[in-house]
Amino acid sequence: MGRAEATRRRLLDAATDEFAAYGIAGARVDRIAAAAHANKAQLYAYFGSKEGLFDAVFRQHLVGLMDAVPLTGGDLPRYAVRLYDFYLTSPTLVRLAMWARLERRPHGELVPDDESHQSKIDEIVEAQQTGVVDPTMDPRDVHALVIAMSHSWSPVSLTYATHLQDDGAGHDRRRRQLREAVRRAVAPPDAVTPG
Amino acid sequence: MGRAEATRRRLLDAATDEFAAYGIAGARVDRIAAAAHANKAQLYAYFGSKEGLFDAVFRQHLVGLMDAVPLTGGDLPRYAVRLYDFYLTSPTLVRLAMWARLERRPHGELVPDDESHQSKIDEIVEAQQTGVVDPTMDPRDVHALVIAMSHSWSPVSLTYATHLQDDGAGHDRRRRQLREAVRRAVAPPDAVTPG
DNA sequence: CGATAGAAACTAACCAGTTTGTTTGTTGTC
DNA sequence: GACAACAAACAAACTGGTTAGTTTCTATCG
Repeated sequence: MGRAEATRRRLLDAATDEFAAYGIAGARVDRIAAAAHANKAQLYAYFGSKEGLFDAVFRQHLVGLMDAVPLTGGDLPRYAVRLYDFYLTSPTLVRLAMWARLERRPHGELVPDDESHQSKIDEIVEAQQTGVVDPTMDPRDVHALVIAMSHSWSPVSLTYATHLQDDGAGHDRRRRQLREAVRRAVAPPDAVTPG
Repeated sequence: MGRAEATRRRLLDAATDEFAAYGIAGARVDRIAAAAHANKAQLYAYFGSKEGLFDAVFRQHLVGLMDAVPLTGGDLPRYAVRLYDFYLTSPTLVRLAMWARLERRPHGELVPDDESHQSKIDEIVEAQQTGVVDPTMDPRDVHALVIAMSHSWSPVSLTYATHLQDDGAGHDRRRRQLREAVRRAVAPPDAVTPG
């Protein structure tokens, strides 16, 4: 990794924290440069503008957001619980995504043309054929529902936002309830498998 | 309503739109005063500061947010669908709440000491005794889950944010799926009532 | 008359983005 | 290893516009 590349990285890292904490409007370019031990001139040479920097930051973390938690075997309950844990350890990325929603994409898909999204939809379709997921539901709707459920206690929950320092028993209880709730929510009406 | 009261109202209304659109950091005091056909001096006389104004706006709308959609008879599926429709017609309030979460209350309860929340918990407890809701679940967790599910396609969804102008059939489909998903998610393991 | 409102100018700080002149690191050549 | 040539980085000052918050003085309403 060359010198330029290293500086670019430091700027992206510092910008990630700054944007996650304050959003686009609230972020301060000088703070980012200072935290990155870099120069404002470099920042503008690399990213053009504050918004350009935000987009670069968001794009960089999209991969992490989408692929950090794989959805395999159509196992949505496990997927949801993994997301719960992911939000617990990476609140920064969740906040980043929400700032993007509020400040950049007020409606529609948050991430247009996302191919890793398509692979998740495929997994759900497969699970519908296997009989684990209600085949009468729209697979994209199933996905939206499960993601939303996994955010029940995330940093962007509108009820209670938990965090890592919270009581561990509480985390266990929520994981268990989330897992069961997801399983039941998407289960076919007839195929019922009690606890 | 006196002249003073009317000015106060106009300021609050204008501030609601401004804060919902841009958040606290992004909001502009001059725009608010202009939109309210009022004076900046009045704004500061009434609310002290930009943050003070935001808090006043949020407090005013909390009642609307909490009581616009009642939860009665422990009917959570219907509650969720009504929330879906509420977000559809009042995206402003949802965004306001999320700005508050991001910029003011990064963790814990979004609204501490909320008595209308307690009444909803009571409803859920009652529904657990009736056998409509899984009695092994924590009623507060049930509430958090249902709220989160109702946000699956809201203006703060991290997947797809729908809005009123979207295809009406899509809304119907999502309402139906949301209703069923909520019913199943919180249902007791044994008491299964297929569609 | 007294409370409320208004217009407009003002301040003092802030902030995104630019410029300048200098220094440091990297790379290829002999 | 020495050295030139170039790219990257730096500090710091600067520009021009913006912004929260204040002040003053005048007008209007009850």
